[in-house]
Amino acid sequence: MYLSSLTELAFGSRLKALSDRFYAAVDEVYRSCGAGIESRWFPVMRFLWEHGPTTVTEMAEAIGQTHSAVSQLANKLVRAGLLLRRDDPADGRRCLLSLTDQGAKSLEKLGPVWVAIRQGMQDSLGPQSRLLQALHDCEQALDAQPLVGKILDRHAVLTQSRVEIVPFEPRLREYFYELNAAWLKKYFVIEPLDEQVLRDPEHRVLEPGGAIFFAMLEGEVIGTCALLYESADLFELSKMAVNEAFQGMGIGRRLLDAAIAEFHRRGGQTLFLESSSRLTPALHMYERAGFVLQPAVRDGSHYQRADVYMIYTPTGAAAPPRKGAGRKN
Amino acid sequence: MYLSSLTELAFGSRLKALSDRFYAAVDEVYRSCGAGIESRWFPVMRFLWEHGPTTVTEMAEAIGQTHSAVSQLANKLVRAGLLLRRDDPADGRRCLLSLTDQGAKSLEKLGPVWVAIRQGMQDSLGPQSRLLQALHDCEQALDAQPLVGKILDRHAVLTQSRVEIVPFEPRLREYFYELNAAWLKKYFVIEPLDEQVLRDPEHRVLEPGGAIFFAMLEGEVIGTCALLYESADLFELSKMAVNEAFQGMGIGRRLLDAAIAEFHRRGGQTLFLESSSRLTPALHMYERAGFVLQPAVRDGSHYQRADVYMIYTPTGAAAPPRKGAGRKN
DNA sequence: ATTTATTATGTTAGCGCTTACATAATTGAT
DNA sequence: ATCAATTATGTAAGCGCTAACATAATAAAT
Repeated sequence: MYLSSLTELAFGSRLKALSDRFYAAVDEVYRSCGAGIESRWFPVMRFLWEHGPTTVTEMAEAIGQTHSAVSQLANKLVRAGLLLRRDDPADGRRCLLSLTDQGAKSLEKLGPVWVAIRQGMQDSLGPQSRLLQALHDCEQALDAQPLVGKILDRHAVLTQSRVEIVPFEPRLREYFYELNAAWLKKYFVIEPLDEQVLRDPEHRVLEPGGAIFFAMLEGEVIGTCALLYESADLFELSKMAVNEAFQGMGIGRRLLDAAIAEFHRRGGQTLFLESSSRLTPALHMYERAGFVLQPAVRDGSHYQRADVYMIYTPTGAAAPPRKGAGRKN
Repeated sequence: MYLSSLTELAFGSRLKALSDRFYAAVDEVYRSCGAGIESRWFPVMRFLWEHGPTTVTEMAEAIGQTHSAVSQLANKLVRAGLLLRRDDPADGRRCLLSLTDQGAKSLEKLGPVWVAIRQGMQDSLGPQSRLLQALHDCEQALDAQPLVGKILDRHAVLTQSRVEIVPFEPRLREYFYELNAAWLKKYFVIEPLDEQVLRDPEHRVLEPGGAIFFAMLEGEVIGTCALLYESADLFELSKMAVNEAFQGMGIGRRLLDAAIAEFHRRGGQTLFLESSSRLTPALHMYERAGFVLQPAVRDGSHYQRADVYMIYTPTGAAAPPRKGAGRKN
């Protein structure tokens, strides 16, 4: 499912969806047992059952909703004959909610259904009710420290500190490997040529006349990219990688700009890249930077995964279709 | 929070509440960053950003909502200038959604915000994103096997097999202790007198002229209760316990009825009990069975926790207030 | 004792989503 | 080629909830 891939970012949506699934399931169970109540009524009715007459506000606090919600639900339940509303003799503002005999009787019949729900849900909640436990911890964490504050703090740190693009240094060599290995392993496999280039960038990239750049944030290496020398006027853009946690911040674009600048500085005429149609966000970025999609992959492509071939030229003109190109797919 | 105490039964409500908290928090973050978008727009916009133009139905499937929801949201986003709607040239029914330049630009600025959200939420999700992991497992479990079926299966088993009430047997001795220890430890503490009676029911309950009953379901011991001899016509109801998973099924009432029947059989005139005002559901059950709340606790009460004193008499008449009673609290 | 806050509740409008229906375009069967 | 099924979408009504307001009763301050 797509939402899972967004992890923390679409968390609310997933919780909502799961909540709806549970409500719907329990409603169906109630219906097919002829229980005569709905899942959303449960917290109010059960609370009354356990605690006896309760005011609207007390109830709202107990079940974590607004007094409006309780008031409206109470009206509905009164209409259904399950609830009783009467004025509190001690305080004219308050009104006491309580179960009617019919309401109490409905609940009493429900015991086995609840047990069945409990037992039936055990599987879904994981061993030792892991989801329940995690949910509880999460609620506690949010109560203890407001989420908004934490997020804004992180945001302030992230935006105040600037991302810098720096050229290759030997002490950063391992990051060139690690950052690229991460996405290669995630989407494809590390091919032998990858291994050679990534393990020995000095001999494979720099000495032939190429360049490597790193993106740094607060001293942390969060991205890299390489410009490979093919011939005096032909270069290849390759080994672009940004740490997953920092994707979407425009860091890839910064690295790309640095590589293109270096390509110009060295008097290149054509800059090409090979990529995969599965890496859509990256492809869009290349397009926006001026790369033009070619109708067919390059002859003698370096990599198994390559099914996309793009070219950038200083003039901005699209490179002419190559011999034998033009066929679809 | 009350809902936590309902564990599996109010699970949907808690998920919904948590979902709303996350939506609200992220919305506030977006507002204070001047992002110009809302949290609920995120899945649609992000999907378009990653995948390019998409039809309404594709989108609905990807983000797990109805096509109506997508259609309506799309209208809103078009009005906000973030989305573009155009007819699919290949299929007149379809319509392609895509980001406007402004929409794409809004998202690109958001990179750091998303990273901040990710990092800020780490705490709330527990070590190794435990909540996220548990959520994923739960979704999988529900996909694999429909919850309704599981619950109804359990329900069928529970209702077909009858609960039986049986008298004391030595092989059940340990359950008398375990079932009572559970609620004593949960709400109060195990007092010395509890320990003596529960550990040695033969000498402390049966030999003096009392009785003990167990509730059995499918060979499993799920509840117990004791009738204690005080004098020829005075008995005490005590040590009533039902396994938490089977509460609310009327098992307490079955045990109580058995004990009252035995009380009659032995020619008792007065049956009293001591309980705590914290055990509201139990108190209601006693009332429904004919016990009458006394205005003050018994002189020389056996237990620290006792602040409720109730009496049952065969005639059903309320026992007369005792000497010194009648004062409030 | 009078005024001012606070508290408890009901009411209205609105949001996000669903269900149910309507409509149009496309595909498939004969 | 024709007509029925399927598919893609939009729209209306409704549900559950919230926010914002209105109102009445109570508590607190002077």
